[in-house]
Amino acid sequence: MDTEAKIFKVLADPTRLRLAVILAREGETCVCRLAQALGEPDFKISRHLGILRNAGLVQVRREGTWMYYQLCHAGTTLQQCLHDCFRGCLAEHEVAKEDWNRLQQAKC
Amino acid sequence: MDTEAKIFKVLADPTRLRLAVILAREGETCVCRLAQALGEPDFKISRHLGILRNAGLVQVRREGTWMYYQLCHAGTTLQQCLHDCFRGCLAEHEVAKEDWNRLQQAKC
DNA sequence: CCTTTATCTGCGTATATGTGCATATATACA
DNA sequence: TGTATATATGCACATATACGCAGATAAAGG
Repeated sequence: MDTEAKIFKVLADPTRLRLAVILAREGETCVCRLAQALGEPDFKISRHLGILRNAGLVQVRREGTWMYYQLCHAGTTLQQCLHDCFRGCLAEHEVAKEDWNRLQQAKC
Repeated sequence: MDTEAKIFKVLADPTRLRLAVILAREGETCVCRLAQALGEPDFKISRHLGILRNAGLVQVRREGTWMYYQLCHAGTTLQQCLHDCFRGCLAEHEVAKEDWNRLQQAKC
């Protein structure tokens, strides 16, 4: 059960949870837009994305200077459950809505 | 989103995850049977149950010397999602199955 | 080659977490 | 009152985590 606990641990941080919710709704997004959506410094977002990536929850694609992150395809039932959670109940959260609004207005 | 992150944090530990899965399947269970199911010392189980309780995920009822723990009713959509997770994909886990088998043979 | 923009990483610090051991509390029963 | 059983907790230790800042990459364009 260590593997599963580690997945929960990765999500046990508000910043990473907010990133996960955005990525679940928006799909591929670059770091600077994510930073604007959350209203947090780039380096903080980058570090948390690295943690999500290291855990296999997120994957990245380079395009010039930009790095585009997206959720990995849900391989396990647990991951499917969590993805539903991101798109479902967590997206309803007030903070998630604000993040979403800021994301729409964010420009690179 | 801090509240939600805290819930994930509470579940970000293999011992607590195993306890949650058992309680989701078995309902009210006393500490000594949980300890036997997980093959871990009583004081460790008790401490983790305290953390689950403190987070509002679990409630307790005293009956003589015994303390019977059970999952709290899922008040939020997130909690419902997690409960399904415990009973569904997590219960399929090899470790969870072994815990379950040991629980059946556990006597107080 | 130099500068700009986007992203990542090393470092020091403050704080939190899990664990085992010993001990404390609480209830039941002789 | 004394003992046994079931749970809980204080403590010390080792380890992990998030944060901000400064500096390092990396790619694009002049």
